[in-house]
Amino acid sequence: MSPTRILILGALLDGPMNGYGVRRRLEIMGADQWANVAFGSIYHGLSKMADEGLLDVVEAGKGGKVVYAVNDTGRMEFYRLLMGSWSTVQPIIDPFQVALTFMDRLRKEEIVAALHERRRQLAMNVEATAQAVGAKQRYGAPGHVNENLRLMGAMLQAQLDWVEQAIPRVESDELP
Amino acid sequence: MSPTRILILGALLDGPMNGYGVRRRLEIMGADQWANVAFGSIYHGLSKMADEGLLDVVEAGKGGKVVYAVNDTGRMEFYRLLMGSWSTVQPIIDPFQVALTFMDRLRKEEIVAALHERRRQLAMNVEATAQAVGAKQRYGAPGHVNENLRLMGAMLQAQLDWVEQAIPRVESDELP
DNA sequence: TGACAGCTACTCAAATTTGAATACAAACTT
DNA sequence: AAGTTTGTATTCAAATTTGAGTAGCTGTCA
Repeated sequence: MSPTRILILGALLDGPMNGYGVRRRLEIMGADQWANVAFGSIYHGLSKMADEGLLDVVEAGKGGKVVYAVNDTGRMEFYRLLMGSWSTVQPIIDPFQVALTFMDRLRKEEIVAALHERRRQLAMNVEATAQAVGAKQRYGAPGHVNENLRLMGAMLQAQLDWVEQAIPRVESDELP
Repeated sequence: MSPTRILILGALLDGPMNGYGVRRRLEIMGADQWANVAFGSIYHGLSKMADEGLLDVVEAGKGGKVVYAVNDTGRMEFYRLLMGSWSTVQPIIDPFQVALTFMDRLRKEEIVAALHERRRQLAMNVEATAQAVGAKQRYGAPGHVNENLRLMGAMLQAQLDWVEQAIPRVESDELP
């Protein structure tokens, strides 16, 4: 359900690591940007999956340090989860939908002001995302991670388009 | 952080209700589609916010039934959360990004097959979303809830566009 | 009338998430 | 060489989420 497991398993496919290593690997992938995986959850996920037999403890070092590796069971589970995420169109969770849902609780001027501010922020984000495409490789991320950025950029652009068509509609009292 | 609180408070702005009422209200808004708020969380949120003084217990009926109402503190908190969600561009969480991130773990034919299947599903979803616009009012949802659907439709379209440009690129080994 | 389906309404234990707090090591500064 | 910042690495209690399970209520059809 949540992306935690698949992200951890996927990170470990690059070789045995400890929790901190998984964390950095996910940061390189940019997963910290779009997945809500707090680092505490990584440690929990690791020890849980080790209990369940998806991971092996390679090196239980002194002072708490533990290195994990995926075994065959874990690889199969990863593959299963991966196929699931390709074939199932799950809802896209956009925090802005909350704002939209309660649009009618604000006064017209508040909405217009908020929309202008949002347009500005979205334009910046679209820009930043375009810049980031290409800047990732240097940090050891595989090239197709750019596709993530491109897709994210397209989503942001869709938001921006929505905001721009919404401004005149609110001004003319068509909305809300 | 999570949308639970603001959704509960927003639902209660329409008048005092019990937990089940909040749940139905959110379903009418379509919030069950894009927010991950399990109904258990509604009951937890209600009693927590009552403890914190954001809600008043209007009627502690027999057999567990409890009706809550927002008070002024709760209204202020709602407004605060709402302004936050308008002005802050938070990352859009799309479960497909996980699939994309680990694209290189599948064989070319698997990717192509998955992309075709996904294109089909996305086209259906785009269609269904377009149909749903307009079908909501009858159930007592405010008109601007349609904007939610429109925005969601635009996001799905962006996904579909990505998939369509990706297919030839995978076939020609440009990806991954 | 009573039996069955479906809606209303919630509880609760288990699982997961969260991020502040902790600790030690390496690099840098003075 | 002692002190300071930065990076590595994890733990843990508290908060939240989850959804199966439970139970009453209402209509309806035989």
